[in-house]
Amino acid sequence: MTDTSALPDFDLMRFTPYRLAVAAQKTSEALARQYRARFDISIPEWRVLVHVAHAKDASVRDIEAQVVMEKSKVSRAATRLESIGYLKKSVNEGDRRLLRLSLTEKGQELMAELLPLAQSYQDEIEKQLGADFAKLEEGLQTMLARLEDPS
Amino acid sequence: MTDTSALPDFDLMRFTPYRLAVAAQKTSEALARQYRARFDISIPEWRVLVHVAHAKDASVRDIEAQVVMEKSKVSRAATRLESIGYLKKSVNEGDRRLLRLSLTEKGQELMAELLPLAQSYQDEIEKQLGADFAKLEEGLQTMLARLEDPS
DNA sequence: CTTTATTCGTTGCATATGCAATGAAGTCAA
DNA sequence: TTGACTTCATTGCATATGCAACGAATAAAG
Repeated sequence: MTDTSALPDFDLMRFTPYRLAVAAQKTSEALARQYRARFDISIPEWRVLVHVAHAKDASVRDIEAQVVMEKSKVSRAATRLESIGYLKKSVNEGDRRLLRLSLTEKGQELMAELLPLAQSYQDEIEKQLGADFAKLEEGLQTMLARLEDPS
Repeated sequence: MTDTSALPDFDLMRFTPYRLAVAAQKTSEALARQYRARFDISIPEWRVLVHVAHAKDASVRDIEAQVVMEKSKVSRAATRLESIGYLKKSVNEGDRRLLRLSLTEKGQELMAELLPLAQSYQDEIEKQLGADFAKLEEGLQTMLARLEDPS
């Protein structure tokens, strides 16, 4: 009797990285559809904008590290945002290799619409999850900490 | 005094979809590095393999739905996996539009290595998170359910 | 000071991706 | 049976992406 060497019964649907990916993808895209339609902004561009709005004068390097994005991706997003008039690039006079990304006035106005949109989406998530939100957050918190510093 | 219209203080680092994305990306890539180096398999290809290993005779459509992947992505992954000799494509005789994807013997052997790798990575995650794993799972569970069926 | 290494941001290039269009197969109803 | 729709998988094409290479600026050695 030929042993078909039965494979382990591994179900993708119970694989944590996969579950995280699905949750991330669906939630991100749900919000992205909103601002993409209204403002023609991609997800990477949105992330750069949000970071710059939060931390004044960010460099590409800062964003790469903080926002977990390839620097070339950051660079291209910043370039496009500048060409549309939302961002201004200037040189850091202290270290002239670094860029200082900042919101233009038009960028400020954009973020005045975008940020409340994001905040209400976040509120919606918390409301939908109810008590489970805190649990999700606890789990995510320790997971992210481990990923940051694998002790 | 010109009102700079201070923007809402929104921190990307506390935005749930973003946190999920980072967790998903880092955990997925950590495992992917392992099997990419050893077997030259991409993440989409890995997902297709895992699904086919779990559910015999999957069609592209099945995978698209179950694995949350664009059908063109599934199609290309399947095509490459077939060309490498891990997968076999045959026609579903009941409905000849459908494909029947199945593992070749070589594919079985591959999965006999890949699945334990994935399982031990999952075990590692659960071990690392300890008690927080159950919390993460509870949160993820209700979130995924909501995303599936937004009541 | 030069010379040698690093760091930062951009870009070239090959690959990956999403979306729309296509062709083949199947369903349904007249 | 024929003809209008629908479903499935593949593919063409435009865009997005990752990675390596580059030029400019700085830091570190000698």
